[in-house]
Amino acid sequence: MTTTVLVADDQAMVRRGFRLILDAEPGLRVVAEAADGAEAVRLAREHRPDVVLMDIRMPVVDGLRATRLLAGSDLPEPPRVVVVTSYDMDENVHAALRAGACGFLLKDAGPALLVEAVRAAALGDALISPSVTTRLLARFADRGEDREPRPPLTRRESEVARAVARGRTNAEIAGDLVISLPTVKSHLMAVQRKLGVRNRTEVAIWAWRTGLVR
Amino acid sequence: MTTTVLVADDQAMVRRGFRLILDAEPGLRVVAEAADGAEAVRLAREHRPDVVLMDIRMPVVDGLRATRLLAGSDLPEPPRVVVVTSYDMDENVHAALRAGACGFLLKDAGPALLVEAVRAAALGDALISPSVTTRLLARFADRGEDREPRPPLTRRESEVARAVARGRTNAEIAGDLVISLPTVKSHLMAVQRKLGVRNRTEVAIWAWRTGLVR
DNA sequence: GGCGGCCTCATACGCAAGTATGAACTTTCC
DNA sequence: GGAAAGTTCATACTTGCGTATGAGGCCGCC
Repeated sequence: MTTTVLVADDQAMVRRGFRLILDAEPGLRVVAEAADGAEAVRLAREHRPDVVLMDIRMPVVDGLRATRLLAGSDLPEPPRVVVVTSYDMDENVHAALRAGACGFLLKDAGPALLVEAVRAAALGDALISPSVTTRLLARFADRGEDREPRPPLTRRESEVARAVARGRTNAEIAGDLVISLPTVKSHLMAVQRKLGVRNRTEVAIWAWRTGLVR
Repeated sequence: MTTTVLVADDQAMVRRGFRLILDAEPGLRVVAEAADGAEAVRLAREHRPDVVLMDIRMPVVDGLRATRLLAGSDLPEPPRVVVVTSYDMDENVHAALRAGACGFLLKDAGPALLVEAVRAAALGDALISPSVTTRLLARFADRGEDREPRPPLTRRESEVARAVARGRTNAEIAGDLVISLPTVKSHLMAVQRKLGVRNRTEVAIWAWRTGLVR
């Protein structure tokens, strides 16, 4: 079964290049080309491609908005959008992924990656340009890196801490856990002592930072 | 200039396969093979490869620990590690990236991706298996998705909210911003009203979720 | 110029939260 | 079987927080 592709880019030469690369690949076929975002959306409705290669910089309607339109459309099977661009500015990456793209490629990526990105998209997976991934990972490391070892909270203490981090009051927590108010305070005091913090708000912050809740 | 590669996998057949694929590629050369993590670290010190293909499941020292050892080693130019595994369990991905890997590949990825991953790693970039990327993006969307439009807080209100989200008490905030305690309360009340929350802890939670602070 | 929004402050009340101390019961483990 | 740790609760006091109301000054905009 062949995967159908729509190429959206305002430069004819780029479209031509993509078509040559993809059509030479067994199982892939370019079924349409669009020169701007509006045309891309229209042709996508008409041809129902499996994958759309979408440039960001395009006249009339830019690629990001077109991506949002496709992702939020009423089509039974909206096409998978792989965003392609010359510039790897961070805002672009985030905007593209939030717009619903399942792939982000730089134009200097090379034919092999282009093909892989399309194949991945067709399967519902996502491929991101390696140079972009590096920075994505940097952000990820912020949240995931060798997390400060959580002081050993007991089961009950953790439950109380989690509840605090969800914004519950002591009285509500008592109700939730079916224990008395003084008991909640007792546990909370233990938590604060172990964490070295002074109030419930700091407990909540700590819980979010360390991933106790999300 | 050719990129040198060390292949670390406990299965000889896998090593053989990788070697065949990579050596067939111009500019890539496999310079050593290791059957466990300890050997991988030792051979990496000896051969100074540009890239290490590291399996996770290995005897003696597993791939994740070996990756940590290489990333944290005293080598002038530590090799780039691409983690390769048959299982894409989430913990593996996170652990690998935190261990310092600059790449994560599933063994079913296909030769083209393997080659691309090695080339990317040699350049300091990172390539992640598309099927894994999908889930990484899901997490990312948690933080980045069409962010609930922040109610328009005024400058002062934002400052107070930020301070609250850093765990400061009202009195401390008054000191920080050089205003009186009642003024702090006044601003905080406005914030709570605009956000529709009931206490400072919920303000802090909101601030963290929306990225007002990090 | 006057209207509205923002920043500032005061006073004051009720209640939640923080802190301290003590104590009984259960489970776990040596 | 006894020590240690965890869970539960009570009492009581202090502090900070949440809430209300009112009010004066500053700035931008119609």
